[in-house]
Amino acid sequence: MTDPGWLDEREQRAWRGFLAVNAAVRSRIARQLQQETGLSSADYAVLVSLSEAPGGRLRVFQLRVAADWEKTRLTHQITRMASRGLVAREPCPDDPRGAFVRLTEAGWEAITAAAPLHVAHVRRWFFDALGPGHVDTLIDLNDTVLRHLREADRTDGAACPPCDVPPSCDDVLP
Amino acid sequence: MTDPGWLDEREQRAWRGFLAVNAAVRSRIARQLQQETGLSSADYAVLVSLSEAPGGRLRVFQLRVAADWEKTRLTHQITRMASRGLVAREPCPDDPRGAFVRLTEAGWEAITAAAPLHVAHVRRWFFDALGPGHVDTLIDLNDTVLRHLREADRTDGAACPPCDVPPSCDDVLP
DNA sequence: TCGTCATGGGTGACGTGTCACCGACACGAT
DNA sequence: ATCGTGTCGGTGACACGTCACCCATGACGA
Repeated sequence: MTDPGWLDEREQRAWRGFLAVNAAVRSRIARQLQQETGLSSADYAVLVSLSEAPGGRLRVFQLRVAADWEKTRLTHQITRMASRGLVAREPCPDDPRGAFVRLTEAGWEAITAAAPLHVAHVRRWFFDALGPGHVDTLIDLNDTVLRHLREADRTDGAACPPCDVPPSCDDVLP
Repeated sequence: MTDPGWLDEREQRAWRGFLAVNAAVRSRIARQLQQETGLSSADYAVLVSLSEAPGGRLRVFQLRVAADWEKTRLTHQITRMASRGLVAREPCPDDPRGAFVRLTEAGWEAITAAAPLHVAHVRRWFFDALGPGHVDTLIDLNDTVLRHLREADRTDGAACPPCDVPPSCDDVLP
């Protein structure tokens, strides 16, 4: 292996391209979706998760796991979306300190209207560039990295992943 | 081809994994970098671009092109970084309405200290998961998508890419 | 010479994300 | 009993990103 303290030419290209492609694709899609529907990408992600849940309803922590967001971010997001009438909070009978988030009628309409547009953008900016082989290699690559991340999180004693206490810094010197 | 108005199973996995992997890797690296150096990812990107420029100095618009950021975002970022002493604005003698951004001494120290840590994080959270074959396929995939995006931007009459006027919406119905 | 348009850059307001911290509840050990 | 500790969720302050808009300069044609 080359010097592990630096990135070689190929690694640089891979890493910077990885960032650049994501940023470019996401920003294009987000901008168009925002213009056409008034929904941000975060709005859309929440609506999709809720729409796929039974009854259009999820516990907050389930939504948090589904989106892999930080707790506070989700709280703020729900608050904003609730103020716009897209979702509603509901108390949880089983767990007195828990809460549900439910898709409202307006939320259903919003996600129903936005989904085909969003798909069209994803196709246009992303899949139209890819051959069928690319899709499979991408799936493989994604799974590989995600598996690695989950494993690292486990062996770190869950020190780093989205948790409330700031990650202990001792994991940089194992 | 399947129904272009929706994403099939494989496409869903590829797309959602694409987003999930990026978000997960970037957030981990950003968090660690922030804790260890006080630099955000945006700070780091600006410092890297400047450190690679001759004299540690760039015109604002060059920095904008290098990072593929929106104009205003960069202005705010520079303002904040200047207030922290990491960079400094300088007038441009050739173009009276232009401006340079220069790395300060503190900026050099910051990027010098942060770079090896950042590389270590990238290696840990990203390259350690990848085999050597993955790197090449990733480079290929990145280049493919970026080429496609640039081409789409061109044929759209530069309607969509980071520009000041909001992208004209007529590009959804070509 | 006077509009007009393009370019380089900035400002202020507002929506979004993160950090530090809090409150309510459950559960086990002392 | 009460004391930590973990979970579920929220709040407020602040940093970041975007949108709408502005100013200054220069090129160019009427």
